[in-house]
Amino acid sequence: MIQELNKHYGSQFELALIEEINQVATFMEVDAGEDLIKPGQYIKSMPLLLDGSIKILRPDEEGDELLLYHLERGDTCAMTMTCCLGTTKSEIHAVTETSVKLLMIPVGKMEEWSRKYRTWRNFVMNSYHERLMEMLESIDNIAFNNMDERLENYLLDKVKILNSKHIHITHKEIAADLHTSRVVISRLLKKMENNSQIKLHRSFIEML
Amino acid sequence: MIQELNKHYGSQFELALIEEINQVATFMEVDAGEDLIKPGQYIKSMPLLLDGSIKILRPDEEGDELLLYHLERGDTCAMTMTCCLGTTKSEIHAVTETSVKLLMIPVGKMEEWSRKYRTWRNFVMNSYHERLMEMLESIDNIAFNNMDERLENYLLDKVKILNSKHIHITHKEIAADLHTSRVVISRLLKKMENNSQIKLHRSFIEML
DNA sequence: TCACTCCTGTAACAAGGGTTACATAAATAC
DNA sequence: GTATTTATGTAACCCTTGTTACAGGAGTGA
Repeated sequence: MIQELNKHYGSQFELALIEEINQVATFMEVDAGEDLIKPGQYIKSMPLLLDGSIKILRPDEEGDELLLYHLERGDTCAMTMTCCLGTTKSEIHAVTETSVKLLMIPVGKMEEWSRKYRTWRNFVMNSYHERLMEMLESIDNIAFNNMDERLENYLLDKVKILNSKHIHITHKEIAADLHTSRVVISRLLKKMENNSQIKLHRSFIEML
Repeated sequence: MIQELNKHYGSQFELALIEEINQVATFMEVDAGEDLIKPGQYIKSMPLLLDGSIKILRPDEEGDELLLYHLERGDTCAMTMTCCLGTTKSEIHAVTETSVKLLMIPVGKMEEWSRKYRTWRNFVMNSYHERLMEMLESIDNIAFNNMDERLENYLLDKVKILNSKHIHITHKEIAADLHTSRVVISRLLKKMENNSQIKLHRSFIEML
């Protein structure tokens, strides 16, 4: 675990902090497609993402959802941080997009490390900032783009996360993430195929 | 100034911090409708809002904007905080909604106070958390609500901020904040009037 | 093999919201 | 006063998106 820690955080955390993390953190490995945090759940520890990708979804009143952004290696969940501190319920839904490796930090350490380590304070601040920026991007996408542009961005994002031009996903799943209907997605994907941007197969999409 | 400080922050900041703020902060009073931060601008000091209301807007590529949320007394601008630290350009546009009183804190003090004062750390964390929550609310509104609901929420928000049922605003200004067209707003407002929710006048709206 | 479920394609239609155009009335400038 | 600008009301139209319905193909299980 200490190697993983050094690999992803060694450059930004001082040695003493790395050692403290190593002592108190719990290592976890989770398969793709698992729930990490459900909306309404109370949160008891804070995750540091070592490897893989997590998608953060916002539920509406009817139980449908909207994809907000992805967490990648080296990220942490800003929502979780204050939910931890304030013992409020989670406002979001976190699902593993790939298999992930993560460290769980006990809540109590957060304040202590904020006092002791400048690098930890910077890390927390940067995390908040990055999350705010991703929320802004998300708002841009929803408010300023049509569904065809949103779909295109979505697919490009998938390529980056999965590091492959073959995306194994159904139209229905895409529709759920973009908070629209399956028919709309099928229609737009067909248009992209006619436009030679992609090739459609059963349950997977090939980016060209 | 020290009275204002104590009034709004006395309960959450320790005395020594209040005194430090009093020593280094610059007091400012700004009229309604003024630009505080323009998109792309570099930010050199961090605002603490003592009184009044500030609206935070997100620009699109064409120069149109979308209202994200309001800052009220006791708030600070989370965007600004990290823009200060990271010396990045502002991603947002801040405009005074009413006349405001604010304190400008030199950037350099932020890190120092984060080290020294637990209450300051909590304040900064809470600010980030509140801003994330307001962004979420904003996303809910844009993604899950139709324009008529968004308009209704907008008007209710105005009532709260202005503390009056008489809203002095034109349809064009509302359209700009909601990133839609004047005709759409006029149409929906007329529907609300027929529905006895509001009464329309030239350049102002009466909530019933 | 047969039944069933899941995934995709497509048509037809409805609704929301954006656009253009024009008319009228109130405010302002001269 | 008149001319001009600004705010509003409204009609007609179109495009995007959402909805319903149905068909056929692919996979799965008995």
